[in-house]
Amino acid sequence: MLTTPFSAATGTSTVPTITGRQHSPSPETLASLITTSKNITQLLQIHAAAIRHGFHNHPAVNFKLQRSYSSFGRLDSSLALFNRTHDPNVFFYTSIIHAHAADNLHMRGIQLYIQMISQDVEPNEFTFSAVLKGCPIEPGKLLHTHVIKLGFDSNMHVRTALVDVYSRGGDLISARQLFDTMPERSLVSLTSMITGYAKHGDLAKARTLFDSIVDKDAVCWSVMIGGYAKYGKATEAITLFRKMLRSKINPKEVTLVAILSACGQIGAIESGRSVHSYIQNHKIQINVHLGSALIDMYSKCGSLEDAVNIFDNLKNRDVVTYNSMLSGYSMHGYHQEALLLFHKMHKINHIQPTAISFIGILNSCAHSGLVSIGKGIFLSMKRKHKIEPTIEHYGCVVNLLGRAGFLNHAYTLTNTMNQINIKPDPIIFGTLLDSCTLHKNIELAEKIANSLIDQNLANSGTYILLSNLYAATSNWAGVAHMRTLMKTHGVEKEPGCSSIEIDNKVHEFVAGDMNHPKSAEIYEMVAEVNGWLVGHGYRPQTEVVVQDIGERERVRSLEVHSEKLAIAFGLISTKAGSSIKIVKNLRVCLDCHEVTKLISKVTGRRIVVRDRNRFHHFVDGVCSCGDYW
DNA sequence: GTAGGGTTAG
Repeated sequence: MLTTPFSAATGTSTVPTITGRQHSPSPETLASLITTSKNITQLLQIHAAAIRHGFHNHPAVNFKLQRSYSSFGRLDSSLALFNRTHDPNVFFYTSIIHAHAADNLHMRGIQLYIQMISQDVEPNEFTFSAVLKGCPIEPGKLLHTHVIKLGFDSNMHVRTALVDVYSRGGDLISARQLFDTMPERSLVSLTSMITGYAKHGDLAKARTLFDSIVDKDAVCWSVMIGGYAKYGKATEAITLFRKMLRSKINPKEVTLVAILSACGQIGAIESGRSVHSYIQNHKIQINVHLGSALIDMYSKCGSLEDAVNIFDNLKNRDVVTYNSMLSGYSMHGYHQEALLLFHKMHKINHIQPTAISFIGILNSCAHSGLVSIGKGIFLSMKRKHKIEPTIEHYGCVVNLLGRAGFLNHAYTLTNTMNQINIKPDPIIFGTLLDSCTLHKNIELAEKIANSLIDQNLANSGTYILLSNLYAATSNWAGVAHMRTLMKTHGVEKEPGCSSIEIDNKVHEFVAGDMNHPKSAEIYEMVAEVNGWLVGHGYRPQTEVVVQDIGERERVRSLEVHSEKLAIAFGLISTKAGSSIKIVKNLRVCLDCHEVTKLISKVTGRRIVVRDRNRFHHFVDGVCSCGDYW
């Protein structure tokens, strides 16, 4: 049953203003009016006129209508027109297949292709370009045999589409072979190949090809920058972005989204802010994508105020925007705000939370010890929102329970998961081990760690956590045993690394680092800080040191933790009274946490530390995490 | 009359 406007032929609708009522238009006039129509309303009027004047079966009119509906995003209308076309030819088929591909409905596109050949309509090179666009690799391989059989494989567009199919599908060897044997390379085919490498993490190969291009356009710059951003190469992404601007190529929205994500990863707020200024100076509309990216960047760079400001000023917000804001609140320990926003989002604004929304809100509960609220939300996922919890959600709840000291309950949950076929992984057990360390529960920790080691599932974190736990309880034999195990299993500890951004440049420090040009001044500052600490009766938290060394060395090893060096550098490089922002790759240790509290009190500075899990805002000797992290 | 390259959140 066709609906309006297809059923309008018998109706008595008013005459469309655009076509006039006095004379009967020719099909050619209608066709050209369709081509120049500006919006869906105009198109509907012309369509109604075509029906009234009996041209709705005219091939050219029909074809143009079908294409225009597609281009206005009305695939349903386009398909309805296609379906009432008798014996559609290759143009009709190609066009409708393309419309489906453009809407990410690749399997429907392939079905139409199959329908086409079963009705003996011969596909041409245009058809293959359309049906291969964005097509998954398996059906793509099948289509490839058709391409060869019909002799279209040297066509530039078809070949590029094939390179793209194999490239995105991860078969980079085949993609490269098709690419290398192309009769002629184009910027588009090069970009397709680069995309393949960039998407699958081979950034070196991507970069080599990228550098070989003389005239790069915005798309290939975006692909390369996006690849770096995706694989955590934030510094490379930012450097390349600056190069892009110097090359006078205007970044597209996707480029800006990628670069904001890179800034967020390393907490480069000055770079992030300059991207924000770029957006404002170039009068680029902050839509949901850019809005979400800005919220995410500001949150991760420690400025929740800016994130909230962006959020409040957005005209449109989608679920991604809400999720970004939710995780921003969660990261910064604003659990009441997170709960309120979560409530507002689905109760007032009728935006259905997604699996990611629940990760944000459950993390928020975990960070603030809201055990019963968290449990309630977790249960509501399935019952109320019909969202099946994944391993990540279980991870949040294990963390929630474990941190709050309900270790056995958390452990039981990992067994429950097993029963419903969600196999707990080393990450979840790592979370639980972490909680065991916090509550010094050696018995459970050993049970978990040993079972992980036995199953060959242990990662560096497993050994380190157990080692930390032994150290915390002065069990040096245990620490030594862990170190031996790590050596025999070839596991290395990820070195702690802290960074600080000064004047648009990110400075990185590892423990005991002497590589910085200002090392001498940094260590002088460290000594000065130690002086303050002594004056305030501070006692070093040596229990966090994992080596069995003398007390003096233990104190010394704490003094050169990477975050202390970064803070010292911040103190000597910024104006008195200004805030200091540090980004750390691991969780902040107990000693650094205590020391930072004292530094904030003595200097009157606000110190913001982003660790692996969350933000700590140190103001006047108090941390926003309430010492619960 | 029909064609090829880039998306964001945990």
